[in-house]
Parts: sequence; structure tokens; C-alpha cells
Amino acid sequence: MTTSANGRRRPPTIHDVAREAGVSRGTVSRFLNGGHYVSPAARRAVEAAIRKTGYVVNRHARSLSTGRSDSVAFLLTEPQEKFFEDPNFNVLLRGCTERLAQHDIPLLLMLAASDDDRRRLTRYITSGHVDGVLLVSSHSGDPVAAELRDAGIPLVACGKPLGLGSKVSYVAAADRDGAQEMVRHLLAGGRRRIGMITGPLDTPGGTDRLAGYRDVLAEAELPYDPALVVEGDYRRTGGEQAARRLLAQAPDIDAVFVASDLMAAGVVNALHQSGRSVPDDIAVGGFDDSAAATAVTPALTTMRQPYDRISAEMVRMLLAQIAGEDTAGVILPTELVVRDSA
Amino acid sequence: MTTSANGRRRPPTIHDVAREAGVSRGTVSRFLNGGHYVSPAARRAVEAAIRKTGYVVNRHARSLSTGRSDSVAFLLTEPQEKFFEDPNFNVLLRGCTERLAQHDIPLLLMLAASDDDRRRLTRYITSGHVDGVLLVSSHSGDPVAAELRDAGIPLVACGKPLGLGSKVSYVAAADRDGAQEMVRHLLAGGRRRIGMITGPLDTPGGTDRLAGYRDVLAEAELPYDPALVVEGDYRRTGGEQAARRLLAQAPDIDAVFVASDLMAAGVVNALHQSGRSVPDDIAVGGFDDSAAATAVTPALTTMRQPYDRISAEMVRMLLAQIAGEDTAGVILPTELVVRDSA
DNA sequence: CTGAAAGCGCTTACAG
DNA sequence: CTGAAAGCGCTTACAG
Repeated sequence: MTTSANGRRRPPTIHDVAREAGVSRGTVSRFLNGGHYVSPAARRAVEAAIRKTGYVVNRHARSLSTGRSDSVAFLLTEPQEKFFEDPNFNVLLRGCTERLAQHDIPLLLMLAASDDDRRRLTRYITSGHVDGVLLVSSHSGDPVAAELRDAGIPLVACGKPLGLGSKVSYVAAADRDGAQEMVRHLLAGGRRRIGMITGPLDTPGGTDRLAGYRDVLAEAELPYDPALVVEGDYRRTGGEQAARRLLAQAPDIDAVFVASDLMAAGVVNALHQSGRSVPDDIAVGGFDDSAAATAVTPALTTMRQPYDRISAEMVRMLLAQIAGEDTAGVILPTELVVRDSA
Repeated sequence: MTTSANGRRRPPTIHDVAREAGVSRGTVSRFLNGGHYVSPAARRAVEAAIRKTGYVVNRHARSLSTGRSDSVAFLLTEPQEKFFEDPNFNVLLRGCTERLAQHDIPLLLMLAASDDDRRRLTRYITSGHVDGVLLVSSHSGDPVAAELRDAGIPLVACGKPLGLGSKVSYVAAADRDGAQEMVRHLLAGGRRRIGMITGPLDTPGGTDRLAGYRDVLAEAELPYDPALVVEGDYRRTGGEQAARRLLAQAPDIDAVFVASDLMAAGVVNALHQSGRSVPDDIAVGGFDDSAAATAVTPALTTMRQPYDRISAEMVRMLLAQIAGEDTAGVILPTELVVRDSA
């Protein structure tokens, strides 16, 4: 640290390092940026000088010079604060933060709750303040993915953005396969009247998991009964309400496949309140393997979404895009986790 | 947008705005920074030019020039990932992000899980990459608060950092008062053998809530029985285990005050498994009023921590510090929320 | 492999 | 109230 006239500490600059090492600033910079065209002797001198001065690069200066910001946005666009209350969110956010930290890239957290927020943030992002965006937004009505894509911003979505086809890179779990596996598991347990509580049907997780459910019904030559299907909203209370609706429409169900653990926790509650036991009267299968799965009694049998891999993959793809590579959609497998509820 | 030779879009600069408005760059900058010493005519011209060009300030250039970063870190130092699994975390993080967004200040999320992380981040922070830090770290063993304070970084902690006295600004809930109110509520419900499951006793929430419990016992002239007190870890499973210990040590309790809702959810589970009904056999009082409170059955009677106010206050204080003002500790009141568990 | 120098886009005394 | 200019700390062709 150098102390300037006013007594405030001024961090050492590349200039201090250069002087200390007896080389030019250009050489220090070259060392900092990969060490190409730096002689071993110069390298050693610079290394020592950096250690001695405690030099840390000034990222603002670097960014101004390179045009890159070396930072990434984690953009959450959920008007309903839905995802934010979901334990999955934490896992994803944490995973992305850690992965980015490994590359020394700070994560800027951005919340777009209103249209105003969205406009402000889109503007901020497209002005080059971040190099890329990790987008968490499930609703198809959300224009932000298209806006960012059109602006040429490197972008990876969590979950397939509906309606954008393959135009936006994304990482998603194998929703349809996972749903199939869960319903087969329910069938294998001897259940025959299997209800389903879906996610919002304007989300891929909503439609794909429903599709998987129908696939297996057909496969087992069981009729598809619309009265057995209720749309939920991925929230706990929504799960409770949906379960009550389902029970009213089809009191004879012996199992229910619920498209998220958080909803499933609500379903178990509602079932208990209606006097049914889980899994004896009604088996419950969830989806996610989030913290909600083990917080209820009985613990949920569920499809594990590999959130660690999802966040790792999102970061990997985003960095690849920033480096100029093309990336596409990635689907990661889910895994059946058998606990007590089914 | 101006299109440069290579076809990539180059965002408009202050120079483009100045040319468009027919003024100098200095005038545009002055307009941007409060509009002092800018004539009404110049102001109008600049406003129009900004609209027309779609100008957005380049924050890297500004930061390089001013020495401020106009960004803030949200630093979470919980080796145990404990807080991250707590629903309170979301509320706090969300609140801070929103408040900062109102001031157009991005939040950088930083996770210090290991000592290595901590060193890296401290270095990053003290190098001027952020203007201040919102610190979430309850453990007294954590050296990060002292390090940042010694480096002169504006800093506001969530919860009183133990051992640092009044040297670090913080925002906390009135833990002791809140605990008192809850135990009085239990007493008012006719309970006399009241157990307690505390938070970790190296945290202020751990010690202060226990102190409040003891206050009211003394006030009611009830003996303090160490067998009635078990230390928990703020986690759900920790709550379950603590409840079993408590039941073994004191099977005759008729109430238990639990220092967090997440633990209390585990406690309710354990109580049910032991065949006790809540609240008939044993009343359960929680703390936080987090999402966990309404996720269990019966819903928890709890002390509400005003997280919205806490995050608002943290941001306000941090911005004040960055502006050069002195700030101190702020204690916010908690509020009894009566539901079904007590 | 290395140094000198231009340039990134802004802010801010300074002179007028 | 306004403009010209220096300077923030870095990177990167360029010439050697």
C-alpha cells in the first residue's frame, strides 16, 4: 500500500509493480494476462514485486481498456417471487456463485419483479456492464430472454425457454423422462388411480412432466382421465389447494404425482387433513429433491434434479459463449430417490 | 448505438451525447452528476441527446475516474452453509438487492465457505472493488468483520458481531426482548415446565434469546433448570435431535421455546414422533416467522423478525457510511405472531 | 522478449 | 455557466 498525501491508502498499481520489478508496465501487464512474451527472469521479478507490493488488478481500469466487464449477472425474473421461496433457488444460486468464483468472476444478483425493473436491467445489461447472463425465468410470457438474445448478450437459461426453440442456450433436467420414471414407480407400487398436480402449464416443467405422466399411462394402457389432473403453481399453498380440488374431483385416487417437492409438501398436508394416510391410502411422488422433500413427514419419494450439475453446466456454457463459442441446449438426467411417501 | 468497423455495436459515449447536444463533454458529465452548473438550455439539450442516443454511463470509466465502484458486496460467511438453507436468507438477500437497486447499485454476491475463500474475498474487497459490505455471519470466531473494519471498508453486519462491541455497525432484532415476550406468552397459556432449544451459543441470537428465557423464568419465580435447555444449531435436523435430547432429559415439559423456526419445525416433527401432540401436550414457540413457520402443522406461533426493515436499514446505513457518515448499531423490535403451536 | 505510447470513457479542478 | 485538458489504471498493437 502506498500512502498518498491525504493519508488515505492508495492501492498499488501496475506502475508500482513495474518500478519494483525493474521492468515496464507493459511487461507486468503481459505477465498478468497469461505470461506470453515474458522472459523467465522478468516473470520472477514481477512475481516477487507483486508479492511485495500486494498488488491486485484494478478491474475497472482493465474493463475500460478491454471492453469486457469480467462479471456476470444472475437474473431472476419471477413476478410472483415464486422461485425465490423455493429451496431450489438457493442451491442454484449458490452453485453458480461458487463456480464463477473459481474463475474469479463476480456474480451480480438482479431481480426483475416488475416491468420497470426488467426494462432498467435489460438496459443495464445491454450497455456492457456484464459479459453475460444466467437467466432464471420459467414463464413463457417473459420477453427478457428474447430481448437479451437479440441484443447479442451471452445468455444461458435455466430450463428451456418456451417459444424460443433452440435460439437460446439452456440447461434443463429431463423433465419428461423424470416424470415417466416416477409414474412407473408409482405403478410398480401397485397404484392404478394416479392423479397429477402439474406445474404452471406455461412452463416447460409444467407441460413436460405432464407429458411424461401421460406417456406412462398410455404405456400401461390406463385411460387418461382429465379429472385426475390439476394445475398447480409450484408453491406450497398452491399444492394444498390443488390437492383439495383433486380429492373433490377424484376421491378414489391411490397415488398422486406432484410436479415439485414444495407443492408435494402442501399436498401431504392436505391429504393428512382429509384423513388419508401417506403412503398407505395415497402415495405421493414429488419432483426436485429439494430441501422441502425431507422436511415433510413422510419424507418424499421424488425425482432428483441435479442442481449442482445444472449450475456447473450453466456457468461452463456461459463462459464458453463469452469466449465466442456456440452453445446449445443441455438436458441432464434426473434420478429417482425413494423415501417414504411412495 | 453506433456501429463500428467490425460490425459490433459500440454503445454511445458521453462524447456522442455532447456532439448531439452541441455542448462539451464536461457539461454532459456535470449534468449526469447532479446537474449543478448546467444552464436550463444545456440541460434540455443534453436530456434530448441522451434520449436520442440511448446513452448509458460506462461505470468502469466512471469508477476508474472517481475511485468509487458504485457497487456493494453481500458477503455470506457461513462455513456450515447453515444460513443458506434458512428461508430467512432469501428474504434478507432479496430485501437488500431491491433496496440497492433503488439506488442503482448492483449487489455482488460473495460466499466465503473456506478460509481460502475468505482471504481471497477480503483481498478483493479491500482492493476497492466494492464500496462497502453487507455482512452476514453470525459466528464470533469469524475474523472477517474485524479484518474489513481494520481495512476501513464501510461495513454493516446483520446481527451484532460478538466480541467487536460497538466497533462494527450492525442491524439486529431485539433478541432478548423477543425471547422474553415468547416465554411470557407460553406462561400466559398456563405452561410451567418450559424447555428451551437455543441457537449456537457463540452467536448473539444464541445467547440473547437464552438470556430472555431466563429473565422471564426469574420474573415468574420459576427455577432455572439446566436440564431444560439444549443447544441447537439453527438447522432443522439439529432441532429434531435437540428435541429428542430434551425429551430424554425432561419428559415432563409442557412447552418448549425454540430459537428458530427452522429448528422448531424439526422439533414439532420429533414431538409428533414421540407421540406428543402440539400444542395440547407440548406447546412450541418459534423465532423468526420465516417460511418454515407456516410450513409445519400446526403452524408455528413465533416471534417475527422484521427482515424487510432489517435489510432496508442495513442498506441505508451502508450507504450512509459510504457517504462518510458514522453509523452505529440498530436494534429493531420483534413481534409476537400467534398461530396454532402455542 | 521488451518498452514507449495511444487509447478505453469518464470526472473534475482550472481558467475563463 | 462552460470548455479544454489532465488523469484515473489498465491493455495492446507497434516498433525494435
